[in-house]
Order: sequence, then structure tokens, then C-alpha cells
Amino acid sequence: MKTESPKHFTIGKLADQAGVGIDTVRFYERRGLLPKPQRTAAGYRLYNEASISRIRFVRRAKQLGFTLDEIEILLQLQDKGGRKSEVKSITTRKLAQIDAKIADLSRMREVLTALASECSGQGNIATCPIIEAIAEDMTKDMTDAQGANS
Amino acid sequence: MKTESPKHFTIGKLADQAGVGIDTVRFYERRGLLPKPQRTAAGYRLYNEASISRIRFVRRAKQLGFTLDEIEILLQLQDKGGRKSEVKSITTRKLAQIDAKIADLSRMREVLTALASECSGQGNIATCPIIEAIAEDMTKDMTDAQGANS
DNA sequence: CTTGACTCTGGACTAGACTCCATAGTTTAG
DNA sequence: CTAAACTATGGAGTCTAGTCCAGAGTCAAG
Repeated sequence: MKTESPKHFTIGKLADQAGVGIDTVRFYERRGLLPKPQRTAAGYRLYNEASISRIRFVRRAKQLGFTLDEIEILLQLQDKGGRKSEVKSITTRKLAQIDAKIADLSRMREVLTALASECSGQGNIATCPIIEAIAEDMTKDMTDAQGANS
Repeated sequence: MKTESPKHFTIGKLADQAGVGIDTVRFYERRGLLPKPQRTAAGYRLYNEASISRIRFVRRAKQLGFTLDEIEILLQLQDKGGRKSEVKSITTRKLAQIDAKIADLSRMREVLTALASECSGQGNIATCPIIEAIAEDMTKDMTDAQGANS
């Protein structure tokens, strides 16, 4: 407690402290991620330290790949004391999604790496192995990677 | 050439052959990925084999992670004979993007894996290490993974 | 001739996570 | 006191890649 912070502050400070935009704060409130804050007589929203933590929670969960819907659930579990198992199952589900995405991307990576190394990068496009490969059917073992784009 | 295919056909057949929806074909046309086709007297679009190849090209390029914007460029290069180097540079750029995404996801994966293994999945949420970790600052070496969500 | 299948158009809608806008009221520094 | 900086609201716009719709015209089979 070196810096004496005021008990409450308006939306601009909160946004700064939490590292998001003002509109994002209001958006999170509408979304139900943030509780409706107190207001001044003039209608200005008033926040406290807990609000900062909450937004930071959202930020970090986002960095871990959770969607706002999932984060909302996580926050609700935290708020009204859910079971640990619920948190864990959300986490393992997310982990599986991430693994699937990595697998998709790795397949793309393999193909693109091969193509890039085949292509000299010089001369007319007519004989470009990359274009040819996409034009022909080279999707032998990537038969269905549409998950990568959904 | 076992099956004798007619020289041209309407949009439904094209969509079937190319493995996309009718609306997608029209959407690609609006987007400029497909040239404006001939029309019958009644205004029905008429396509040929080349149209099928073109849509399949789009599909495969998408599987490799290219956006429609990028695919449009690729097709233009092919149409008006660009240089191979342009194709190659698009490809290596895409490769770099994919690598970056994989790196992001791998970082998330690491953290989530650690958290999931720390969490017993039993008992009250108050002591859940996952929630705690997100609430606290555990983003030491994931300092800025916002690229993962953009 | 009628029915069903097909196609046409323009425009609206989806998801996800914001971001921006106009207009208006409030607070603060000088 | 005034001007700058801040905040309020509701609603619209952004991006990507489609998807769906209503209302109308067309085509082939029976």
C-alpha cells in the first residue's frame, strides 16, 4: 500500500487501471460480466479495486482462450460458489479445443512449409508449385480441416 | 473422362460439384472470387468445369489458412500472370502467422495443462487453483498474448 | 395445366468482441 | 466563467464467411 488509492473512481480510471477501453467496460457491464456499479448523483459510474480485479480476471481468462460466455460462467461460479468440478470441466474442455486447433494449424503448417520450400520464388507464375498444388488436389491427408475455419 | 459432363450447368450443379452452398457461390461472385458468369435468356447463371476448379481452389486455400482476401489476390495473380515471388511471399507470411498462432495456443495449453493438473476437481470453489490463478497474476511469461484473440 | 424443383434479387441476420457515434450533461483547471 | 476533459445514453458499425429469407420468375415431368 504505497500509493494511496481512492476508494472509488469513475470509468476512465477503471479502464486505465484494468488496461481496457471505456467502451469495453460498459460493454462488459451490459454483457453481465461486471455488476451494475453505484452511481454518483449525476449518474457517473463508480468503481472500486474489486472492479479492477474483475476486469483483469476477464483479460487473463481471455488470454487463456476462454470466450466471454465461458468467462461469465466462471465468474458466476466464483460469485455464487459453484463446485470445483465445474471449473475443471470447463478447463479441460478448453484444453481439448486448443489441442484441436493446434492440430489443425500444424497440418496447415506442414503443407505450407513443403510448398514454400518447393517454390523458388523466381519466374513466371505459370509454373508456380504453390498455385499448382492448391489448384490440383493435394489434400490427401488433410481431407477435412474445415474445423480450422469455423 | 468417364462421365460425359455437359459444357455448362446452373448454379445448383456447380454448388454440388464444388461442395459448397448455392448462396456461397453467389457470395463468392459478389466478392470477386468468381467472374460474372454467362446467363441464360431467363437470367440463370451458367457455369463450366473451370468454375468448379476455381471454387475448389478457394476451398483448398481456405483449408490452408488463407482468408478470402488473400485467396482473391492469389487468384488474381494466377489470372493475370503475376510473379512467383508474390505467391511465395504470401505463403511465407501465412506460414509466419500460423507459427505465431501455434505459439500462442501452445502457451495457453501449457498454462491450462498445469492448472488442470493442480485442480482436484473436488470440493468448494473457494480454493480452486484455476480460479485463483486467473484472479491473481500468473501471466509471467505470457505477458502479451492478445494476438491469440485478435 | 399444374406441381414441384430450381433460380432470381436485394437485403437482413449470425457469431464474437468490441468500437464508434451524436448529442447532451458534468466536473475541473486556470 | 469558460474551455477542456470527462461521462452518459442508445444505437449503429466493424470484421469474416457465409446463411437465410420473401416474393417472384422459370423449367421439366406427368
